[in-house]
Amino acid sequence: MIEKIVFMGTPDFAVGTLQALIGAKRYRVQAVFCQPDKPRGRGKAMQMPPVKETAAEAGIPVYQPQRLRDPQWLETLRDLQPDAIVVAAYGQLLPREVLELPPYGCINVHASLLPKYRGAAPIQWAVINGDAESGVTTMRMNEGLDTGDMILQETVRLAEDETGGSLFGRLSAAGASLLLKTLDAINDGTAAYRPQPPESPTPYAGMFSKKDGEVDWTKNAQQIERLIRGLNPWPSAYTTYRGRTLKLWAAKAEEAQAAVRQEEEQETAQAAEPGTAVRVTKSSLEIQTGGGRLSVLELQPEGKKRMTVDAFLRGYPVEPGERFGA
RNA sequence: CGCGGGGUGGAGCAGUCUGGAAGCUCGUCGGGCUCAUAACCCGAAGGUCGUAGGUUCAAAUCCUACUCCCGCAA
Repeated sequence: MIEKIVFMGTPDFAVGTLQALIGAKRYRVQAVFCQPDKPRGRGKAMQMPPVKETAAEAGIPVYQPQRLRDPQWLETLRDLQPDAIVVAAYGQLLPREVLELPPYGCINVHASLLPKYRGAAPIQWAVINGDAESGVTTMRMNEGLDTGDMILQETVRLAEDETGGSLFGRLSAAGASLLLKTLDAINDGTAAYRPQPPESPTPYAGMFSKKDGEVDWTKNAQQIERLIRGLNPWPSAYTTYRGRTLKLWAAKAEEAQAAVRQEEEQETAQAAEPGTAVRVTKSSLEIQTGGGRLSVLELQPEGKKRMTVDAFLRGYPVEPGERFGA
């Protein structure tokens, strides 16, 4: 019977799950493990991971090992004698000794429909690839990276205008409830463990960095729109304008459907290099891509707040023919 | 003390270096034109120029301190 639980997680995504566990009276969170505090933000101030804040508020002891592999932490875990360890975006690999320590194993919540998108950034990739659906999966961890036997899965449909942030919120909530269901299922003996196929259909979903957000205008408009949505709000897609960084927060791939529109396309398409502003009105800005046009809706010049296109155009009058990302 | 940009009517910007009447593109309100309009024409309201202090005959502009917002880096 699972009752005593040690929780391991670090960022926002894990908070919902931790709160769900704390709220469920049938389980007792003995301790929380998360990554050490790191200097963040503009100054350089040390900032505690979201999970630590949540745990602290609930009065749960927090441990922040630099390296979980160090023997002292194994001792700590042994002393706690957890029935199970719940892991959600912890950020460190669990050594075999830890995986084998709790009688019910280590249960992980992952933000994708495994075996798709193993790795650190499954949410963004689902949006960037334009998937129709994504979801969360719980599994019993093994030594591989997100390769454990799957227990439960919940599917979530992606909206037309889904962003990384919106999907994050939905999957975070879904993950929290799915985890409780999973633990309950294990306790009443109804949990089934389905092995994953050895190969994932998608490449490893590695962590994103700022540079991954730079828009390649030779891609087609739809791909760029997805990139912008997937990387919103982090790390955010960007290009450059007049030598400065310009973040792109929202944009829409324009379908060249109307006849009028097609004529316009023909006039400018040949001359317009990808990244060129091709159509500018008082409240719209369309940029030529490698395939179709991208209508920018919301953006943010370096050092400024994010703003809608019409606001941007008032202060930054873009001339047709100007290049972005040059 | 990590690097850097910025705070100017409701919005986005210029003006700051080289002190000397508060400006641009919009929005709002009133009027006009029009079959009509987010179009066009005429007019109006609306600003302690982030805060405090200093220099000066005179400060949005120069000096000092503070504060808030943002980009990079981590």
